[in-house]
Amino acid sequence: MSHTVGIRQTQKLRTRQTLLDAALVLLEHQSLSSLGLREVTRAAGVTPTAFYRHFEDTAALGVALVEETLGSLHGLIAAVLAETGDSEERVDRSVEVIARHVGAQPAHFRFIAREQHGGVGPVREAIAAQLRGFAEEVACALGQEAGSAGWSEDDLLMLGGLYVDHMVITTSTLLEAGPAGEAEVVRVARRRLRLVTIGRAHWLDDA
Amino acid sequence: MSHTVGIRQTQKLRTRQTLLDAALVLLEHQSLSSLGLREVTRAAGVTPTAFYRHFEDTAALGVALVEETLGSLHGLIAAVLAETGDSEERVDRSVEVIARHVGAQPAHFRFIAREQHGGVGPVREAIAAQLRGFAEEVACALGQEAGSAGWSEDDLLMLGGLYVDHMVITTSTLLEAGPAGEAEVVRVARRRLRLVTIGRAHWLDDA
DNA sequence: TGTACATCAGTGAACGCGCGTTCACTGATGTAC
DNA sequence: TGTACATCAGTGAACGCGCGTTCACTGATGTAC
Repeated sequence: MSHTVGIRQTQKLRTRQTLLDAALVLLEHQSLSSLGLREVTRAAGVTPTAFYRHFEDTAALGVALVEETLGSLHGLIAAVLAETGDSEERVDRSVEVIARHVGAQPAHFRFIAREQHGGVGPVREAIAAQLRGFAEEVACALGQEAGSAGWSEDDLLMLGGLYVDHMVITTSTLLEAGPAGEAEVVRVARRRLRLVTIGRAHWLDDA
Repeated sequence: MSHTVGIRQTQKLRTRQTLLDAALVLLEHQSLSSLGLREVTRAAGVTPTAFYRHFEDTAALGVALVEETLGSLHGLIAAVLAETGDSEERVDRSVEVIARHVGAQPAHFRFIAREQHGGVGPVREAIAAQLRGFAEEVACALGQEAGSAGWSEDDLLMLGGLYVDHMVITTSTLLEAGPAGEAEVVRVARRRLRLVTIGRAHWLDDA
């Protein structure tokens, strides 16, 4: 009667997570479209057939990885937007949070950068949908700031998209730079964002 | 004695180009790391072993495709930079040239967008090197404009990189949007670039 | 110009290998009474 | 609580298939005299 989690379901979820983790490690040096089902199960320590109990194919596993990765960043960015009001502070804090998060989960973000325009349709679409959601959320947060008075919804969405696209560029640049080049990448990213912020401040005057 | 091209070499180059063209078609719906050597030769109408007369492996073919694609765009952008002086006009003309070029050679640019962060190291590096060259060239052209008086070399390079990264984003967005969404993508890209241009105009005042 | 030899782009058969997927199975977990 | 049956996550053998690479080859092109 008691509807606790159930040993069976717990174990199943554990295996599922093992498959996701194993895949992520393998995806650091290859793209999803060349990732083999047997390769994943071998690394995870289960038989190839066990894979089908969790995912239809490797594309479905990829979609699950997208949700795992961007779902967590979503929460962090939303927190920054909620905590900060001033736009200059937001920029600095956002870049900082992203840099730390990417540094903590590099494999996840290498995967996103790699598959954003990769060869697997469903994964591309899942990433695009998540990023679109980000842009809308950022646009909404920007709209509540004093500096955005007089901005059309369309312009806010353009600006939100600009910030999000830069977030993605920054993450993949961070990964390519490695730990040694991190400081330099963050420095350039900050200056780029400041230029955007300045453009934003004069948008209505000059437009 | 006469050192004309030679029938043999002409034919060899023709076969090489056939392989490149066939690969490009196949790469519209998959990424390089999952592209098979046999798949390419089958599409090109030669035997699998003939492949080795031209490329060591599919990664080498990918590097050749990078050069083919970005070499041609390089020339076009350089021409725009040379012909135009005013920054507002440059932005519009550049976006226009890129949109037309991507529209004319969509497969080439889909390939670049896909492999920029893809699973094949040598190809990633070749793309990165080409884009770095672009950024430097753009920075150099910007430095010669009146509006760039007082800008440090470092800031110019930051700005050049910003423009180039936006070029890449725009091309891949154009491809995902398809012909129907092209006008909307170009519209948003123009506004994004205008925001950057406005930021640029006030960079020294506000910094 | 003609001849005899060298080069080498492309051929076709053969190889061993790992792949994705199927199937009937096992045995621990869950459920009904 | 105990028993009898149902569920189902993971197993292990088997399959047909296309892959990358090797090798000796052919015959048109190039070269030397």
